[in-house]
Amino acid sequence: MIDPQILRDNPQAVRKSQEARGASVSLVDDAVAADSARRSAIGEFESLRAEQNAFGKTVAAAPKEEKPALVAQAQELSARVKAAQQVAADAEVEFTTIVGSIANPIIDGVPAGGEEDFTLLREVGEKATFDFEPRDHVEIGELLKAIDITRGTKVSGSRFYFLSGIGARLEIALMNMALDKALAEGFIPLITPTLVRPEIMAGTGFLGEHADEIYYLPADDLYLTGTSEVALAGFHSDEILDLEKGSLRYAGWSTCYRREAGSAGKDNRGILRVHQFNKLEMFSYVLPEDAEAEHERLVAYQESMLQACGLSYRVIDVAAGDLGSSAARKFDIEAWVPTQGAYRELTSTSNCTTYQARRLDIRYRTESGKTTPVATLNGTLATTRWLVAILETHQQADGSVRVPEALRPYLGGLSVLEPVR
RNA sequence: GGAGACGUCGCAUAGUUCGGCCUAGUGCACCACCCUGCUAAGGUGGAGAGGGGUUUACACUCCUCCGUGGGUUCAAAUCCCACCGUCUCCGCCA
Repeated sequence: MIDPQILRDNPQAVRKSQEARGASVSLVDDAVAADSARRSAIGEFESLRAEQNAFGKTVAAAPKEEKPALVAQAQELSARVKAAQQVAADAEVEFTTIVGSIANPIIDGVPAGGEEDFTLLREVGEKATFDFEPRDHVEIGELLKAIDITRGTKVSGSRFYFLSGIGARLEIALMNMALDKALAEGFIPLITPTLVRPEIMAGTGFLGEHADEIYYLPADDLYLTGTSEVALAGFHSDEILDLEKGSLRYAGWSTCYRREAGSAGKDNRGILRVHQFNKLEMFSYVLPEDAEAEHERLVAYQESMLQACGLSYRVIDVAAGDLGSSAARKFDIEAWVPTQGAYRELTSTSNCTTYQARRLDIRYRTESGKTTPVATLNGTLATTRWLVAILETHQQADGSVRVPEALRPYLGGLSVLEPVR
């Protein structure tokens, strides 16, 4: 939900943002109209209601013999109040619907356009080269008996897998390394629910454009989350936070579930795109004026993790049309995947400014004591998908895989993953 | 899954019998000032959330909110219905 105030003060800024996203510009004018319609309807209703309240006291205080006549008048008044209330309620719904469908105004500097129009911010690390024919992660996973896709498919269908042996250990090691990183930076660890109520799912903005990506359990009216961001954002919903002692930062670990409905045929091989994976997610609640600095901080943490894993990557400023409706800016980090000869997304971090918080009703107190929405940001610190880049980047001719130094302590000191015969 | 009890403005509670002086009282905690005088007590005042109007702002004013959503009524914290949640007991249990 955008700030209704900027609709009144600066609708042009919202129009520009909608245009950069390739979204509807006329929606902004509809919203402005709906806002003024709503406000005049509210005024109408409230003055009638005030009249009714005052009249009610007269009725209550009147002597018995005068009551019937007064009640008759009150009935007439009541009918008018009811009608005005209905008009106001309808106007409110209309306003909320229109305003709710306007995306978060992008931050200056975000490139306009779609998926291909991102801005490349930097490329870091050397792309791995091999003096042998490199194997892809599926093949390596089989040699190491680390990834069992055949059995995953047998048990649960396509896009499912087992991590086994060293594969399972590697994922836990990665998650632990990420958790230690988060702890060192002052994040509070949380293990979050992965089933959430509809209002939380809607509040985080996932029921909009991502609706068909989400698993839903009709018998219980619950949604399976595709990221712990949902629970982390819902964690403080309907609360007034104390940010005087600093930002609130959480590191949420959870399994994530995605239907991948729109991606049939895409990334079919391996574990690059799956229905279920694990993720450690950072989530920050900060003062609105600190949001952009926090965003830079989250990217820095992500980069330090990728560097610790010895990966080559690039950081991109995602184009407006490729942002979710809640994000005002998003940085993706894509790691180089040798056998694909391409960069693939390993992390994503979004600055949702006050958009998400306004919808979830998460506020703080300003110096004057007024409440106003906080800013929220989220970003990946590690996911199962990283195994793809790690295995492929550090593979050796004999099928073994060198373990990045930073990861070794989490694997009992193991420095090389050897094929299992 | 079954039965019962309950849900009030930070916390604790009054109010629900029998709808209308509830514009929701009180205590604790909180803030300002006063008095006292020394890690305290007392006094006075202030202080919830959301939204309109009017304001540069302060202030003022109106409406809404008693778990949520409906309903009955001229009028609902109070009556009715549904839902959500908490607690107690029973049942079941990876």
